[in-house]
Amino acid sequence: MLQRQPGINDIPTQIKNSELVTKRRRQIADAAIKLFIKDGFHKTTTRQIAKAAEISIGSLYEYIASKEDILYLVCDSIHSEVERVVTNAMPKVKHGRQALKEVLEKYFLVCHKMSDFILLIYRETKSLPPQWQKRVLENELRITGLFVEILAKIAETGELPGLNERSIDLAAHNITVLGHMWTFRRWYLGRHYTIEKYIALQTEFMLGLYGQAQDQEL
Amino acid sequence: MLQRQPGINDIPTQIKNSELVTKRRRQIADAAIKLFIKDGFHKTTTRQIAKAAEISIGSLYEYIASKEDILYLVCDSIHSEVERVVTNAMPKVKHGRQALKEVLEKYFLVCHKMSDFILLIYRETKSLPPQWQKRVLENELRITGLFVEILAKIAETGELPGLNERSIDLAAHNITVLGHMWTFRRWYLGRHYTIEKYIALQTEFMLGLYGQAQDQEL
DNA sequence: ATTATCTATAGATCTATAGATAATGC
DNA sequence: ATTATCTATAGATCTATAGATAATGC
Repeated sequence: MLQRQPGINDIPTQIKNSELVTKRRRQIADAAIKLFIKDGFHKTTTRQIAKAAEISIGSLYEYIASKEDILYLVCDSIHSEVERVVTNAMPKVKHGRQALKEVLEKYFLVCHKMSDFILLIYRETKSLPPQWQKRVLENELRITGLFVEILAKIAETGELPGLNERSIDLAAHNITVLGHMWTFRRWYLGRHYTIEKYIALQTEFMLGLYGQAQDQEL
Repeated sequence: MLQRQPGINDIPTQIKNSELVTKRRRQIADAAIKLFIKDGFHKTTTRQIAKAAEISIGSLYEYIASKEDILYLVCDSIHSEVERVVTNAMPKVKHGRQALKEVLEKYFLVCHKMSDFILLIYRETKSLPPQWQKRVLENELRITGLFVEILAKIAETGELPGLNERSIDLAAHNITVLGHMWTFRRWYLGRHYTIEKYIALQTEFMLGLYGQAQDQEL
């Protein structure tokens, strides 16, 4: 499995006190994230960010070297949060179909809660410098990797015999993206389904229940 | 079904000759689309667009009122193209599972060919003025609507008994988005699957073939 | 003395338009 | 005369930094 690289310390700074660097960068990222969600990366100015972070524009540039660095701080912060929440949501012991149902529910609820953040990543990744784009994609892959692990365990039990190595990988991507779908089609889906109903229906699809007796709680 | 509004004539202009307006706007959109794909909307300047469209910056502003108008021309042009291709790809007479397989194949191939355009819509829709964002979403919905129609026909034959009105709608969204997934995860999927293999596996998932005898051509 | 922070602004854009010029049609 | 096109630039940004000031620690 891919190792997570802590991104917050990749950016050079003149400031000696490293705790202060971490603290200020968090301030900056927290301020920027709200502004980027509202107005997008390019329409947000560094001055707005400095103001929202309650530091001067001069200080801001002691902690980052360019505006793009701020976007990287933001993307990294979002991924840490998503990964933390998804990892915590993973079922500990259960196996088989029931485990998959549980994972889907938890993950989709995470997507539901973090809609704005996920959308931001989709919109603004391309604005990052190439080497950091790559980092963002690695983060995406690591989250999908969590689903690969779970599906592999389920495959062991033989409850979903259609799953082989190739299809597990793709199924994991499908899960990831169908979670994201709730965020970027929410303007429509949110008017027609509750998140609970959405989860129920997508679980049905993922388990391939067409034409079979449906679980009573669906 | 939603009616398509031809967007190219929504933007006011001082130019009297309407054929010329159509022609120049196509020039502008064609030039802008390449630049937006490469550098994004905000990093592309109106001067670059004018130059690539082979008109002066002054003339450019005779055909549009703001830079955002250009983005709308671009989004509208992309949607027209996607819809044209998808509509043409719809199977004419076939019913049942075979029809679904065919639709999926054709649609996914369209996504494959139009990757860059689809990605651009995802990235830049938010940069449009609100009333045009709405238009873009309507266009998205109309494409999904094509799948709803086809799934409804298949449901009539009773070959996929799990499909009721609610799940047809969501299944159509899933198809749409799993096509898009090929475009925005291509950096990974493209290294592990051919588009043909991707289509085969996704078709398997959509038809809920897990654990059933698999079609020989898959 | 050293480190962190601030103000003020250089320098480099970029959009949009005014006003001049060229092309077209009667 | 009318319509389309062009050049030149006003006006409004915005990022990033230089150099001054304040805070901290010995």
